[in-house]
Amino acid sequence: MSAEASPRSRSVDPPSSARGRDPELTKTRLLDTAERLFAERGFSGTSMRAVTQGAGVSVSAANYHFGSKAALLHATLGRVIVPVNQERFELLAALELAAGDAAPGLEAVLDAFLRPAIESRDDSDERRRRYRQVAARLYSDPPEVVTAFKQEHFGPLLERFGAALERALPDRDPQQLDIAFQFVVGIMVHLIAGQMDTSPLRTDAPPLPANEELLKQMVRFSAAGLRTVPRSAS
Amino acid sequence: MSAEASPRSRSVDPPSSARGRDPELTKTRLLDTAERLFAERGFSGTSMRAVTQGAGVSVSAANYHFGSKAALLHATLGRVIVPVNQERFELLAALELAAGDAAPGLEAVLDAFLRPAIESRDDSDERRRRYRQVAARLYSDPPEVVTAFKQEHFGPLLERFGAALERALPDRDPQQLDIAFQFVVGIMVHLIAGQMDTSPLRTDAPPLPANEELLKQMVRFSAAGLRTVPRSAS
DNA sequence: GTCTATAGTTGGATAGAC
DNA sequence: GTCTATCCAACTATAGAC
Repeated sequence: MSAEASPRSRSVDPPSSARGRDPELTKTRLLDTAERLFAERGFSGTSMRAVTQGAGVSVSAANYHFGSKAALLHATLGRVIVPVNQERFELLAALELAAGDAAPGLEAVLDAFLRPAIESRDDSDERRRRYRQVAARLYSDPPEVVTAFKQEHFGPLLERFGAALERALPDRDPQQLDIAFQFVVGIMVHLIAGQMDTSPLRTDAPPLPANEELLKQMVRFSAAGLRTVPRSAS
Repeated sequence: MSAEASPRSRSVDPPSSARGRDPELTKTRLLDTAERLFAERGFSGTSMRAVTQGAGVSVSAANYHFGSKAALLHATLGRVIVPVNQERFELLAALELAAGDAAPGLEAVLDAFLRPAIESRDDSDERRRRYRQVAARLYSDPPEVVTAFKQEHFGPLLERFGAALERALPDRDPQQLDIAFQFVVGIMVHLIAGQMDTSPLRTDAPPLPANEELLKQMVRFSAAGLRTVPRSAS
């Protein structure tokens, strides 16, 4: 019999099967790759094979850890989206605490809503860069798992900030204010989506300014628009 | 008694095999179905089988007429998008003609840009309803055939309207005006996309107002935002 | 011009060895 | 916990009959 029987011959670290028995590392690598591919190609355009190949694991490993493609996507969305929305809630709560009995001002509320989505700390915090890519898909990808996640996580957020805007502009017509808030959401989503890939809509588009300046322009634009909402008829 | 004997009994449009030798009808049915499915599920989420099955023709017939899935999509996009953008160009040209040597006003330019995308003549003109669904996909679907179409058809449009806005607000900083115009595009896209399906982002979202009222609010909001752009430094 | 039939790939998911 | 191997369904596209 040949002497090759010893399993010790695989003692080196092979490039594609090294993550021997570390489940957390495998999960993280799968989420990282799924995040990137899903952001680039959408849910239907991303195959399990592409994800697992990019992560250097087998398809079976992915299904063992997450159960299905939809579940892997759901976990991916949660890891990216939840902390950013959490930060929005926290910023708004801090504003309200600081304002005491008064209501936080319009610009401050808009800043709390937009900043966590736009800011990226000049790439030192990679999480925010990913947020922009994934969130752009979240707003537009048709599959049911995506739309369900969107309603679950953005419904409460928009209700909370919509209420804060009504307190910041208490004499305005609430229904029209609500529609105007949807305009603000559209501004945010489009900016996020536009930065996603390298194909801007206009061929002569100038480069976007740094985050803080862009945020300032968005808040200024949105605040002026919201203030055009007429007073309540009642 | 079997009613199937006489072929003449099928004077109406038979469900699955009647379009004997009418190529135009076949093409139209394919485009209609592709339009609907592509709007609902995106490009990657829509298979040729689903399209041809919905149209009641064979996969081969579709490939005979269009050559490939990407080509069918390109034709679908063109049929829906081109006439609407054409109308935007025409409305702007009419404005400039009426203004003579002066520049058309800000609100008028915004109206010419937004109206063809929003207006649907209360469903009497079904083409515009379809436009909103397909355009929402156009702005967000990743596949290359979609992004290429977007750049080809929206690049010139945005350059044209961007220039008109700069003439309407001639003393403003052009770069910041350009960014603010992107905010307006975001408002338009988000409204279009939000009306697409029956799952609004907020569970308590009020129904959107009629088109003319919605258009009025969009123009008012956008105009106020654009006017916040500061004057040129130079 | 449209069909049936099928080639050739690729998809998500699972069984069973280790 | 991870792999290889495999199942089977669905995919795009084409060949050839009519």
